Amino acid sequence: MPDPRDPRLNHLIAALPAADWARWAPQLEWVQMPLGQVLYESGRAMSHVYFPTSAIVSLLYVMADGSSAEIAVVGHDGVVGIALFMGGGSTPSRAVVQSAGEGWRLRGPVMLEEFNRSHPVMHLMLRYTQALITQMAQTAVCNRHHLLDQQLCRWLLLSMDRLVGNELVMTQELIANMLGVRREGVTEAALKLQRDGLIRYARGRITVLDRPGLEARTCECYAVVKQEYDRLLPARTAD
Amino acid sequence: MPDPRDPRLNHLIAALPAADWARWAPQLEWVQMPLGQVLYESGRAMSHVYFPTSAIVSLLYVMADGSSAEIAVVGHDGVVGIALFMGGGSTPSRAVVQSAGEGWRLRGPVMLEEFNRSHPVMHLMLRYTQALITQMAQTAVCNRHHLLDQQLCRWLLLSMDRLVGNELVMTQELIANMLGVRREGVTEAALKLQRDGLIRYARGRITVLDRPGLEARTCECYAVVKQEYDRLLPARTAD
DNA sequence: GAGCGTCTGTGCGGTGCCGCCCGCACCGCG
DNA sequence: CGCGGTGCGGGCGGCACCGCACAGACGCTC
Repeated sequence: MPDPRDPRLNHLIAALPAADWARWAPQLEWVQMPLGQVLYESGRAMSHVYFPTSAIVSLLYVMADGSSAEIAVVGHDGVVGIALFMGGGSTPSRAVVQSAGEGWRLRGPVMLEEFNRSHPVMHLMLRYTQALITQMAQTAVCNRHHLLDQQLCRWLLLSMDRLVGNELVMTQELIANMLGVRREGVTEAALKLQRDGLIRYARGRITVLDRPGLEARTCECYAVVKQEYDRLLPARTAD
Repeated sequence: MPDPRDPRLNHLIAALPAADWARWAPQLEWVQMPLGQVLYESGRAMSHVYFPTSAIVSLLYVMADGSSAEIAVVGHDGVVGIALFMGGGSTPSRAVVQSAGEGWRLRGPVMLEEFNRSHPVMHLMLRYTQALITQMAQTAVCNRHHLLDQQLCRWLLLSMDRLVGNELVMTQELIANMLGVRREGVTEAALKLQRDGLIRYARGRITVLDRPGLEARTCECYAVVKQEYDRLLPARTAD
């Protein structure tokens, strides 16, 4: 049985070659990530990069008028804070914990040093960044063309892929903020999914009952993103 | 007066340190980029990276049903084909020449070697990629929240920033494909802008008459992207 | 200068989402 | 046990954009 506090529950950390892992292990700091925690703020320098294990983090853009939209979502598949090694050290978006959990973090300067020191680390981070880019691009496309129903399915699937179990603690209000739509719109879409037996929910707890059903109902965007993640980040290479 | 066939009209090439530039110069191949040319296709391996000088290239996602949406736009400020050095070597999107012009290209393996060989090259490419990420994220947000009028202004401004002069050769039909909307919608939005004296157009030639007016009319997305490009890619460092 | 293809303008019904408001049910708390 | 806060359901008018159809207008070709 896996130790729930093993950093290697994060796929990127798990994919580290032994030599890099040996250097990282003592530097990694375990952190709890409660719902709503802001890991970094728009335009602010990032102090750490975060490797979630059980938490899910949303990259969110908040507009001047307060409305928001999710750019991408990061879980145990990735890392929060790519701007630290890409350059610039900040982004116009914000990183918020969307589903409470745990993770590990590395101080910014350490991450930077590791990135420049080890080619395997660099290439791993860049491949992940490429996958993240695909997710962001597909979000743009999806926002343009697809119905709220389908977008909700996509969002649920992306979230479930980053969780253990089939239950998500999340109110419709929060989902609406992520998708950048009205809360009532989410209510209506969720009702349809519940009526069709795909999900069940009550007071902020959503249970997926029929995953294939969700996949059949969503737009092509989910599959495109999933395929690209699978292609770029194959199953963990380390033991 | 600048030579119109100087590779250094591309900002990234211009920012190369002398040592890197010396290696690149003999490897760069001048190419014309006619309207509609596909530089790379969705999911296909890229043979080259392209550094536009006077051309503009759209990164476009085309859906199963044929409808499309622009992910980002690249001109003399950047490079087309980041997946070559990021990893994977392909993307689910397509790169199409949106405004005819010229540019320079490098064979994929050469780009990869340079990327791994020279830290300045690597960091330059990564900073550009970070800027591109911002543009994509903002596209997603804009698609979600803003009116077509504002999106058209944003699109015009992004294009004008990558052109010399104030004229753009582009039919409303093509703009509609980029924005992922109906042609008639673009007609209506463009009419308003023309009535207000911001632009003038006729049969596929658009002239910007009042740039500050466009900037006042667009959403915050344009400014966010522009600021981030300016921050990450300061004026050319080389002579 | 007749003809045709391309680009732009307009009208019309339909619909997905918006903003707003209210009712209700459930839960925790004093 | 009563009460307020939170999460969900529903209604209503409005509007931006859609799909479709068609007409005028310009410019190129022969």
